[in-house]
Parts: sequence; C-alpha cells; structure tokens
Amino acid sequence: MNNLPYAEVAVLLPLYNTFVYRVPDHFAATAEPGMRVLVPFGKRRVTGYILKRQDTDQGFNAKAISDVLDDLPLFPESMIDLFKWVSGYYIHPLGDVIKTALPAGLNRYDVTMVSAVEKGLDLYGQGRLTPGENQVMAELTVSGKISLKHLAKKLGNPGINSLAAKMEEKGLILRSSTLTQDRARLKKEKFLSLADNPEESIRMSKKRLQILDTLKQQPEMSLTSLKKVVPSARRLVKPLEAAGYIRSVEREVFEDPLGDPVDPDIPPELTSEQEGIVNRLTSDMDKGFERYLLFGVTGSGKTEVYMRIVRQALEKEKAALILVPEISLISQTERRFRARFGNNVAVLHSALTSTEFLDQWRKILKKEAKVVIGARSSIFAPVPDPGVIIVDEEHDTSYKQETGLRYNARDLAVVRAKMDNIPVLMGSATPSVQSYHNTRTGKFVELELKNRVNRKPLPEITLVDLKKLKDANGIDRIISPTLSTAVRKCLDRGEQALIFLNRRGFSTFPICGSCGSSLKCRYCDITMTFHKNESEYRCHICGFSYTGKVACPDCGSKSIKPLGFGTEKIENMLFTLFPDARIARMDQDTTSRKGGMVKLLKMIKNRTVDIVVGTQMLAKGHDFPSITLVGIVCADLSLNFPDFRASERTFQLLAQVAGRAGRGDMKGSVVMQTYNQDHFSITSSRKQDFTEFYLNEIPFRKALLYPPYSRIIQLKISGREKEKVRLTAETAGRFLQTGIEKMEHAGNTIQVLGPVEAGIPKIASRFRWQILLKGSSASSLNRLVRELILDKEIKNRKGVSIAVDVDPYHML
DNA sequence: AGCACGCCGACT
DNA sequence: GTCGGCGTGCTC
Repeated sequence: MNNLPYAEVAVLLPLYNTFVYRVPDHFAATAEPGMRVLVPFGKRRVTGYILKRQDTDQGFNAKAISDVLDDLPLFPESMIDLFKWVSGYYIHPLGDVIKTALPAGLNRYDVTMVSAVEKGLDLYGQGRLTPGENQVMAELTVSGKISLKHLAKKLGNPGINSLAAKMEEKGLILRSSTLTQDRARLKKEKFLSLADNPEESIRMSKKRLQILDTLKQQPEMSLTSLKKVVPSARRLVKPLEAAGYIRSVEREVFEDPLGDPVDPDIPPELTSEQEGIVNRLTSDMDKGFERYLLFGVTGSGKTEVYMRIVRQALEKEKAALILVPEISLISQTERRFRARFGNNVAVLHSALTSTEFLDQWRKILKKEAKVVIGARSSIFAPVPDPGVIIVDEEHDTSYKQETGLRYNARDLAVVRAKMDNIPVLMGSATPSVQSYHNTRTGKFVELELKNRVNRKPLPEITLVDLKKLKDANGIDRIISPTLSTAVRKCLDRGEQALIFLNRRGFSTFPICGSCGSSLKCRYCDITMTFHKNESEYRCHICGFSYTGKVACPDCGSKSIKPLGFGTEKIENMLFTLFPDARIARMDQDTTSRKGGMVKLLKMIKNRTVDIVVGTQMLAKGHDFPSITLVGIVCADLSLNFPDFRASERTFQLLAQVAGRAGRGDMKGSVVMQTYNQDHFSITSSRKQDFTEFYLNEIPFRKALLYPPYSRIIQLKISGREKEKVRLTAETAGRFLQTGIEKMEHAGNTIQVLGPVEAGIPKIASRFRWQILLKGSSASSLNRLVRELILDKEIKNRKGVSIAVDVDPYHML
C-alpha cells in the first residue's frame, strides 16, 4: 500500500478521460485503488473510482478528495486494466464501465433540492409572482422540499435551472445540496463481547446479570442471538456498554441467498474422453493463457468436466470463474456446483436483492468463496486470483449485453484470461461460428467430447414439410397429423411431450377485417399480439396494450381478425386435440411472475403435466428426464430475420430444442415441421451435425465479408423527433464517409452501409436509424467511430443519441 | 451529465 | 435597451 499524495480517478460521468485528485492526509493511509471516492467536480460532487495512487498532479491544479466511500476496495487492482480495455474497445466512458461492472446501487452524488420560503409563499398568496414563478410555488406547496431534477420533470420544464437561481436571488425559495445514499448497503450487525474491567459499577438487575452471564460463555455474540436468550437485550446492553462492562463492534454479516440447501454429490467416474480433457487442462493450467473450445454433444458430460477443472484450480490455491447463461442459474448448473463445492460457491445473478448481491461480492473479494458462478455480468466478478475461466454454452446470445455498455461476456472472458495469464475454456454442443472458426485457424484449441455419457443414441428427428399441409383444414394446418399422432403415442406411453414455438401469444398478426391494416402499437412500429387469457393486445417491445375490444385505429371497425399464431394458440389447440392431457405453457407470459419458472420446472420434473408448450426458454439447459418427444411447430421462424446470423441462430435453437428429447433412460424422438426442408440449417440440425452446418455457412460469411471474415460496429441512432434523427444519421454517415476516404490512403478498407432506417423504425416513441461499419481491422474501425463520437458536431445534437455497438448481435 | 459563458431575438 | 434562448466548452 503506497501513500502517494495524488490519485488518478475515473468519475461517474460520460467522460473518456480520468482526473487527478489530491489525497488529503487523513485519507493517505486508507484511499486505495478500487475504492469509491466522492470528489468535487465543477460545482458539484460526484462518485469516482480510484485507479491508482501517484506522486504528481501532472500540472493540474488538483482538488482534494472529499470523502472515501468504501472501507475496502470493490475490485482488485488487477481488474483496472480490464476496465480500461473495455472502455477503449467498446468506446464507452471508463467511469460507466466500472459502474456497470460493480453491484448496482453504488452511486453517490450531490442533488440540488429546492424548498419554498415564507416570503415566496406570501407573494404567491398575494398573486404577485410571474406565471413561471407561480408554477414553481404551486408545486412546492404541494410537494414540499423536492429535487430540482424532479421539479423540472413535474413541470415539464427543462430550463428551470436559471429560473430557480433567480427565484433564490429574490428570496422566494431556498436551494440546498444533499448527497444521495447508496441504494445497496451491506447488512451490518452488532457483535458483543465481555470487557475485562468496567470503568464504573452500576446496579445489576437480574436481566443485566443474565446478559453478562451469557456473554461470559463465548468470546463474542451477535445482538440477534443474544436477543434469543434475553428478548429485551437491545435496550439493556446500552447502559452496560456505557459503563464499560461490555464492548461492541459493527461487523458485516452475510446472507444466504441460495435458498434451500443442496446435498453433497458423489463425483461420478469420468469417461476416458472426459478424463483426457481434464488432464490436458490440469497440466496446461500452469502454462498460462490459452483458449480452448470444448465441443461436446448434448449429454456428453461437459459440466462434470468443468467441475473437475475447477477442483484442480482449487487444488492450486486458485479461484475459478464460471459463466453460464442466465437461465441455467435457475435450473441445473448452479445446484450441481453447489452440491460439489458447497459453501465455496458464490452465485451472482439478477434475482438477488442488491444486499444479497453485495454480500456475494464481498465473499469473493475476501476469498471466502473461490468458485464464482454467474451470468453475463459475472465476467466482472472481483475474483482476486482466478486460475481458470469457464464459459458454458458459449454460443448463447445472453452473453451479449444489449443496453448501456454493449459488451460480450464470452469475448471478455478471453480478454480477462489473457490479462490474468490463465486458460479459458468455452464449451458448447453447438458452438458459435466465430469460435469454431477460431479453432480452424488455430486461435483456439479444440477439445471434443464425441460420446454421450450413457451411450444412448441421439433422438431421431422426423421432418414434416409444411408446404404440403397448405390444403389441410383447421388444426391440421398448424399441428400436422404426424405431430399429433406422435404426441398421442407419447401420452399413451405415459411419457411427457414438449412442443416448441418461438413466438408467444394467441394471435401474432391481428388484422382489421374491414380495412386490412394490421393492429400496430401506438409507440412502436410493430404489429401487436393478441393474448387471449388476458383478453388484450400487447406490444412485445414496449409492453403497451389495448383491450381485446379495441376498434381498428385506422377505420374504427370492430372486426379484427386474429391471424398468426403463438404459444397460447398452440396450447389452445392442444386442449382441443388432447382433452385428457394436462397441458402447461412456459413462456415469458407464464414465467415473469416471481417463482413462476421454478413452479413450472417442478411441475415438469414431478410429472404433473403431460405436455409443455413453450418458447426458446425451453431450449436452454434444462434437463427433463421424462420428456421423450419434442415437437417443433415451425422451425423456420428465426430463419427469415434480416440478420447475417439468422442461419446460425436457427441451427443452434433447433439443435438445442431437439436435444431436450430423451435425456432420461427412455429413447427420445423429435418431429420438426418446416417450410424449408432443404435449408442447411434445418438438415444439419436434423442430423445434429454442427460441422456440416459450419461448412455450409462459412462460404456465405466469406463471400459477403461478414464475421468471422470481418469486424463490424453498428451505430444505433435514435430520438423522439423523426427528422432530427434522420438528419443526425445522415450527418454521421457523411462524417464516416469522409473519414474513410482519408484512411484509405493508409491502405485501410472500411465499408459504410447506410444510414438506413432500422428494421423496427420506431420503438417506445423513439425513431431509429442505423449505420453499419464493416472492416478487416478492429482497431481502424474503432478509431473511426471514436472520432465520430468525440466530434462536437455529432456529440452536441440534443435529443438524438448515438449508441455504439461493437460486434453487434441484434441487428434490428 | 451539469453548469457557466457568450452571442442573437422579443419583451418589460 | 435587457431578459432569456440554447450552442460551446470545461470539469482534475
């Protein structure tokens, strides 16, 4: 720990540079890199993060740090380089990168509060104020003391700043400054212990003696447990403490967010394939950075391999970081790790409260939990000494964050492993084209698990050509006789069936029977979906809804026809086809309530349902041993997306869904309905042959210069005013075009595609345009976009925002 | 982000 | 003539 007089600080504002502050003497020994500080910034104070201590102010007239907000660093110093890398690569302000990485709710800053004073109220009462002043006073008499920001919002007047300043000058109102509190705080508890020599003697009641007696029996006791012995302890310890009979300390206590305990498991014997991989990783662990892609068919025991490798890391006194898709946390993976590693596991996921999350965070920092498992954001977990990073289901799109800092945790796992000089293992049964390509070019080491642990064959997949069904009537058009027969047989055998459709709702394309226009969301440029259960039309993007009785907004007709179908309709049809079966639906609508997902999973596991209808979420990671039939209603839905990864997504989804069949002792089968019988995504997924898919897909990518043969950055331009957005997009487009011409002299090739209106031109009342940049070098793309973002002409457009998406996933 | 400074139009 | 709009630049 150094005591240098200055500190480099990243402030929590959208700024790309760091600032130097003086460390006052009274913080000299405590202010460490990784701690938050409160720093003066212009006229106010904001949260910042100490990046390092240094011996000079570099010629700036450094102000002093106002306060140190943490007792301990929130992240190890080793992570600062990662944050800086992320900030640079994703072109995102460093302070916000760190904020994104840390537990939510840790942000303190000054807020201007306004309140009315007597003179103002008098003049208001006498009606002697200007209209603007009247508005302010009216609001203040209602709400009392209120933040200036809040006031501006309530009055719909963003220019209230100068008005408030003026009103204060006139003595009508008072402005003051308050510091916000952290929303997330660690739970602290009072711990009591007996002191040796009381300073004064006080009268001892029975209860007081009982407390001293209880404390005598152990070195230290929490107030909570003492209260179990002496219920009135809280009141009674005060005088005892004051008189010096007992001492107390405040200490952090950890909550257990993990719910029901898990019994320890007995590690199974490894297959020789698994053993080979574990041995390879174990011996390589000391060699430092290396990237591995574990390509293992469903059921080949990847998780067991991960657990053995984690065990090896622990043996070497190192920690392990395991990333899993969000959904797996609710299901299997988390439980299996806990069964193996018990209390050594820290779990980070979105369902934790902010206090629970902070608890887990502290445990990781203090090395009390060395096995860290979590979703996307856990790539930023403060693991001080990782020995290995594992990314399960590396192809999963949930590793890509789509708001704010648009990072990809899978990619960052590689970056972090490199910085920590440790191996990173990415596993999947259906790898991403990107990662598999990396094995072909020698960037990643390929490891393979070819055999299923129980040696069972993969399910047999039957294709149904939906084109031939077009003359059928009623339900048969959507659920083919082949599929319904298969379900019937499955039910007769007493087994479970899973029906998959990647679209929720009842009618997905409600259309006006009178004028023919589709029912669109008021705020987004998309068709709404009818939900029969709730009898309402819903926008799947912004959540806006109309009642089921709404008239056509275009012509006023009440006859809206429910065209198009989603999971709710399928569920309905299955009720008709199989009145004797117990049917459950699993999609966002039935799982969004807390505990809804767990309840459904339990029903499947306990076999209190016969048929499960559901969306993507069924495809991921769950192990349902008694499901023997999987029906795919329409395999092509994701194929027609205007996105270069449409084929890849379709293949992965189909292969993963099909993999849900026959995971137990009974043989599974799959019925896949499709309009594109001959498309390679369909045929390859039918054979569960990733390599075949890859070899078909890769020529397209190459010919059209898409990743992995290029790098792309997408700019997403949006705002409430249609024309302003278009104009900004066009200005940005021209800027980039000129930028490229300049760079081309240096032999760079970058293509600008667009600006074009986005695939969904309006979302939540914001109009959207986009520009796609394609190039062979990530760094020159980065440089170009950085120039654009920092350009004042673009930056200062009020009301239009430009989001930078490096390596985008969702191109709509 | 938020705040001050500074330069042009409609008002006491 | 001034009040107040928001474009521009800066914050260690």
